[in-house]
Amino acid sequence: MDNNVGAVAGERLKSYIERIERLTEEKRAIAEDIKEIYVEAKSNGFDTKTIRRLVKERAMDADDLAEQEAILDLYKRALGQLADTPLGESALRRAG
Amino acid sequence: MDNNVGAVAGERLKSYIERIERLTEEKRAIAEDIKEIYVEAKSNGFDTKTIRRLVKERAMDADDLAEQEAILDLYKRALGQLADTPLGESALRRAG
Amino acid sequence: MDNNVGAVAGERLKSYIERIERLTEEKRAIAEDIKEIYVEAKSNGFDTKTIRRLVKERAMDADDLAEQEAILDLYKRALGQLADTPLGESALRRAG
Amino acid sequence: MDNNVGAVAGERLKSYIERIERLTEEKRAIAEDIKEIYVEAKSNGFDTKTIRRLVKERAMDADDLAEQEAILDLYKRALGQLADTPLGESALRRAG
DNA sequence: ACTGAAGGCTGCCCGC
DNA sequence: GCGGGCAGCCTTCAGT
Repeated sequence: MDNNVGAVAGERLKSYIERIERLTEEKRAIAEDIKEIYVEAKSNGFDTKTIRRLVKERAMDADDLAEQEAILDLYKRALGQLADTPLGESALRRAG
Repeated sequence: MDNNVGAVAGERLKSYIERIERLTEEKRAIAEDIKEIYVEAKSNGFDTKTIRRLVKERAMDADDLAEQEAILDLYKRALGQLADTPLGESALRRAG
Repeated sequence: MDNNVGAVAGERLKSYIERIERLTEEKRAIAEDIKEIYVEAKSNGFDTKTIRRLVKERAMDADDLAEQEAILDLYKRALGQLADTPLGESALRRAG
Repeated sequence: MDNNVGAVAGERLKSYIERIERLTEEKRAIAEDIKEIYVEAKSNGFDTKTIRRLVKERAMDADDLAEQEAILDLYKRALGQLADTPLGESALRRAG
């Protein structure tokens, strides 16, 4: 067995862990920033709970929209396949 | 074809769903009970986090536990001292 | 310090853990039962994915209903408090 | 009263929400990056569960880690031998 | 066996 | 300081 395998693997492992730790730290910092915005909003008289709710709803709306798009896409693909058949052509015309 | 097939299938479906719902409710109740035990333990001064850890360890097969620890050991070694060692190799072989 | 404290605490700890383990096992068994029902349904030609969805929707409906009840309850309490005032009485009369 | 207060507040609210959404998106992207690292590590034969554990341990303060271990030790002792021991007492005092 | 999704569980943050 | 509520993580499950 290659005697260097262990060392090389160790280097890789170290690299993975350090990259993860660095990104985790960035993530933590961003979370902190978000928290600060809520603090600022609160100090300006806004109700943070409501803001959180608004943010959440907007995110959910976006998700719903994405889902709608996905379904629409699905239909389009289904129609696309049908387009090769006489039946499909009439369907397409009706769906026009 | 038997005109009752649809109705019979409907009955079956209903039965499945009701059985599932009943069992799910039981499961939920048990989960609640477990949570209560942790609350009780906490109110008596125990550290619930540690209890959770103990429960988890006890649930794991002894062999699996040993293997997990061996891998952890191996990785720690790799991080601590990047140079390959005979000890590390044997650990690798065990974890293989 | 009471020399028995340690032992008594140990007994309690043991009791907690054993109760948790017993309940966890029950929970696991129920989860198994649920899975079996899905297997049975599938073997009888039902689409399990659809059944899962139905179960989920019924659960969500129930939740929604519970929420509606909670809101209604809230209103009733609010009206109950108002009932002691002339203004509240007229509100109650209007609310029928 | 200044008629523009409402509009100004609306602008501010909008600003807060957009800043939060932007940061949340950044956070999400970083989380994605972290996940990718784990995928890469896995594809190179590393045990991601162990890596997660290592990262977590490294993130914990050394003192906290030691305390956790002390409590775990104490509890294990309490389970293993329910009779009180001098050793157990000292562990209790340390964990106190 | 791996992957992607769903549900449950844990830890965190807020408000009281 | 605590308990409730919420986001993130982990585990499990169906499908490929």
